[in-house]
Amino acid sequence: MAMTIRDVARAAGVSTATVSRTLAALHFGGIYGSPEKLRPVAEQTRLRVMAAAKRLGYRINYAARGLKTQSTMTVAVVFPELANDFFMDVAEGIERELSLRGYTMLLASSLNSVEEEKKRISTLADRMVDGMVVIPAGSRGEHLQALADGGTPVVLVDRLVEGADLDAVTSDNEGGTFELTGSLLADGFRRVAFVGGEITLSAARERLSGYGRALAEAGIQSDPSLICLGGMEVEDGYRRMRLLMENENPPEAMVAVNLLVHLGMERRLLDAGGGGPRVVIAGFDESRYTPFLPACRYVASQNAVEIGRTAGRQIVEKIGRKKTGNTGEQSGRRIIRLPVTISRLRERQPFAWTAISG
Amino acid sequence: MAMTIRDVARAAGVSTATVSRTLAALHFGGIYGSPEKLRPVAEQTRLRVMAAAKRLGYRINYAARGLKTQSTMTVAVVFPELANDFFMDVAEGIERELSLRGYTMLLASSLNSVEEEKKRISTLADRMVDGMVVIPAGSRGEHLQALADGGTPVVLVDRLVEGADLDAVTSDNEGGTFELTGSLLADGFRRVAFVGGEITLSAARERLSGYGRALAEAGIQSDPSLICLGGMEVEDGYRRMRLLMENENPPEAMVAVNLLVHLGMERRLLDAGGGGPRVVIAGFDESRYTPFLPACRYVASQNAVEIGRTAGRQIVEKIGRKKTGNTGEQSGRRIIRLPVTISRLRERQPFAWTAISG
DNA sequence: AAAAAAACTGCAATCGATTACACTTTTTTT
DNA sequence: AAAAAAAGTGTAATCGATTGCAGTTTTTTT
Repeated sequence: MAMTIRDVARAAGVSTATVSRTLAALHFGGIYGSPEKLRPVAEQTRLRVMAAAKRLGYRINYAARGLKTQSTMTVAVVFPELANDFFMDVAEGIERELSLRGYTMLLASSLNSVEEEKKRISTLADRMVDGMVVIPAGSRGEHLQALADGGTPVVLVDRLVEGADLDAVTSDNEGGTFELTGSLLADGFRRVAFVGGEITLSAARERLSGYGRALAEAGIQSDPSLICLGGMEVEDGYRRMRLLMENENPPEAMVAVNLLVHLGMERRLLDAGGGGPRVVIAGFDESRYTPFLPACRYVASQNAVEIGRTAGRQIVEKIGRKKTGNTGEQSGRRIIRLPVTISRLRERQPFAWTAISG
Repeated sequence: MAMTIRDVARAAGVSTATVSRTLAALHFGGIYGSPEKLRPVAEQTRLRVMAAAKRLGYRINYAARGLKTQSTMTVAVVFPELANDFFMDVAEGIERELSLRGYTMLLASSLNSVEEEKKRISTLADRMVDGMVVIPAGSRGEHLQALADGGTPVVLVDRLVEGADLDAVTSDNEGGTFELTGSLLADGFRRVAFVGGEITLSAARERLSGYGRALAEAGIQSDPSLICLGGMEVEDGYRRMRLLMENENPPEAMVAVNLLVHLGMERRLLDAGGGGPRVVIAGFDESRYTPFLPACRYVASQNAVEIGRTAGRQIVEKIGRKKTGNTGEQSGRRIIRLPVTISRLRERQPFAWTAISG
């Protein structure tokens, strides 16, 4: 049924070794590893083999190749969830970079559970993936470190973890939130709250820290009742917002730790109707829907696609280094932080035309 | 380094054949194919082998297994894009169903390009995936049919294509839009537009058709100037909305073909400020942000996760049928249409508290 | 109690590539 | 022009599992 290298060899009148050598250049794309051990092939033979392969519709069998080479040209990506704009932009970036280099992406969801994450990672490791890109579900990473120690190249994205000393690509969370908070302060707001944040996650911690620094540098004493930690989900934002607005001395402005919390906060305002006090929100992360969030004045945008691309490049590079056994180049751990950009949303009009009664 | 079946065999004092047989039950999860050819293993031996495997930390090598069995326990999923809520919910559903059955999901993006789709599919086919789930990028599916004819089980999702006769899982687009439009009509609107829709895509065609039927059954003559086809993206909705509102006799209500177009339409209203005429939108698909879209009154929700799960089950079933050579059960083509649910958003308040000046 | 069936187990071929090693021919260097 | 190096090709071992076939033992059936 399917053509094998042997069929091609027969058709071209050469040995399988020659076919393999001819085609190797193709598979490596001439880019990676194209190992010096690769013996040259005469141009004439090369053409003959190519022609035969084409004529027979030969397609390489990656299982066989992988078995022999211990490499699958596959990178596994494990994210806490799939239905998440930020994560998917990252995935899109990774995929682009990988497929450019002949790699295929295997995507799995850890369902926000460290246990699932462990399971998925172990299943994927059995699949002999060449490397893994992980957004950790939890705050500890011993299992990830073990994976890396076992020889699998690993790159973390977005979140750093305790108990692991791994390369990572993330955003300048601290600096971004510093600026974000600073923008509110520059607008004259003094009582600024920080909402949301699973403090076990590094990204949340860093953002909180940026918020704190902004207040400090502005000489504002931080009010503990305005720091509402806990949770990274819509519901958490919703709940925190309700509590905050019940505060006898509510904040004038708020920093949302991420898009979901931000959404929950806006949602609470929406449900509360126009009755509550006015409030302005500056949120980390933006989306296509941000312009519709009424209280939103500033957003800090991570370049998710770029984060993905960087992670993609990183993992491919690490894999390459492992293959060639060249450990020299990389000195220590590398954490790449990409800048975030702050933008101010244009002023809003009250939506007169929304007040349509059924 | 890595333990092989041979190491386990030696440690347990049996042959590799026995180890393989012992472990096969595990890998099949006792669920699939657990072929009758599988010779039984004495309980005592089984325990000895299991113990040895555990002790040595044996992990199966899928490349080797795949080479021999021509199966990889992997399903490829090819979507037009990743950063799309609907698609990712579908992916989430597929993944859940697959991993439940021991399969792993390979996810690739076709970047909304049929050419890319072909490339990706061919790369993935080389990876010897056991089956594929595809949301086609275009309206023609000869290459998909070829894939299926070549022996790869294929299930389509969301969109049907011309030139291919493949199983599919999608929503009741016609019926859903019929109801959606009907809700607007029931509210007394008479001039109802239909906005967006790449008419080459089956989903768009079906939705348009449901819209048409609703008007017809209400005895309303459809006005061609109110049918604004073309495009499925945010920009398309934006542009259409602008044109529509310039209409000398603008519609009172509109049906949006999908979430992106809907978003574009709302965005246009937002940009136009409160000046324009009042309008109500009923949109296909909803998201967490829907409550923030000011003009939105009704939404038709597809159960994306359920579509995914169904597709996941379908593809696994097809793969199983192929493995066991049992073609009997499945008679013809199967197209599963899941119902959509219509909901009315609660009334909106004008967002007084948004009118905060800097 | 003999015959037949089922339960166990192992040997060795096999899946489809890659590549070390050996060998011949050509090119380059001295 | 001899020696050394590089180019070009083939043979066969190998990666790590699965499984047909065959052989031995135990259980069931008659």
